[in-house]
Amino acid sequence: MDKRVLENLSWLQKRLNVCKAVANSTRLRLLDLLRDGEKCVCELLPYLDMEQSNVSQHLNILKNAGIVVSHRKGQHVLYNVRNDKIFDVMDALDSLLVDELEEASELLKNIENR
Amino acid sequence: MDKRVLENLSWLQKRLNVCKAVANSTRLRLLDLLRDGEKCVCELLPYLDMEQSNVSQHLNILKNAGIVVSHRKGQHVLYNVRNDKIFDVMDALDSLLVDELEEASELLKNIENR
DNA sequence: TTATTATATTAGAAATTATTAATATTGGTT
DNA sequence: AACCAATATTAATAATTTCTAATATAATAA
Repeated sequence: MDKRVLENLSWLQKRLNVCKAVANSTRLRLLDLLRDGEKCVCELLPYLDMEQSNVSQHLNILKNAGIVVSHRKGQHVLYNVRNDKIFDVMDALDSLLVDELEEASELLKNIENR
Repeated sequence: MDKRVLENLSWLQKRLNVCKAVANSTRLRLLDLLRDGEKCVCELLPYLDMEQSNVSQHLNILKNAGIVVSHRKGQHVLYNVRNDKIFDVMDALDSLLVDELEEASELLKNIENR
């Protein structure tokens, strides 16, 4: 294995870290909730219908992946995305999914018109 | 839970399906290999250092997620991405990772110049 | 028709990830 | 200091995903 392959492997690893961090419904939801900026854990909790400790663990996974950052403000801890480009990733994904939907409805239309 | 929440839930589910499909190093690698177009399984195998049956399973996961399509040509089966926009997702991800790298090197520079 | 190459399927074991429940920490209040 | 609210940590269990090994199928060649 030459140098370039190894470099690519570690780049792959970086991509993988983000993909894995994001491949969970709670964490996707958390990112959506952070779209309109910084929120403390107690603001996120009501949307999530799960144990606080579990949410805390999911936030930690996003943090370890470098996707979110946090800072304490009094007794609250505020979370935010580190770089808004994570939303560009989501938007690109959504654009793909919209295409799929459109293909599906196109297909349906053709069946109806037979 | 009102209608819009449910709609959003299922959209979330769609996003999640793609994210999960992509959250694996072998499958990320497969997508990279398909960047320059259609390839048969036997062309993919040499890059992957794993059992053929395992690769087949990973391809199937990508297929079920609607990310790739396949068709048979003689005794070979050719795979390709269904929609190139999956590469836009990867590119957006890479752009985020480049930012991270730049931040890191900026930080390093500041430490050196103390 | 038998053999061969390419690919897929299946079931079970191994590994990873998610959830729960209990407890710890941190900062603000009384 | 004692207490309370917000958040984090930990260990155990549960659930999901991945891999392996064996076998199946499909197309072609002999």
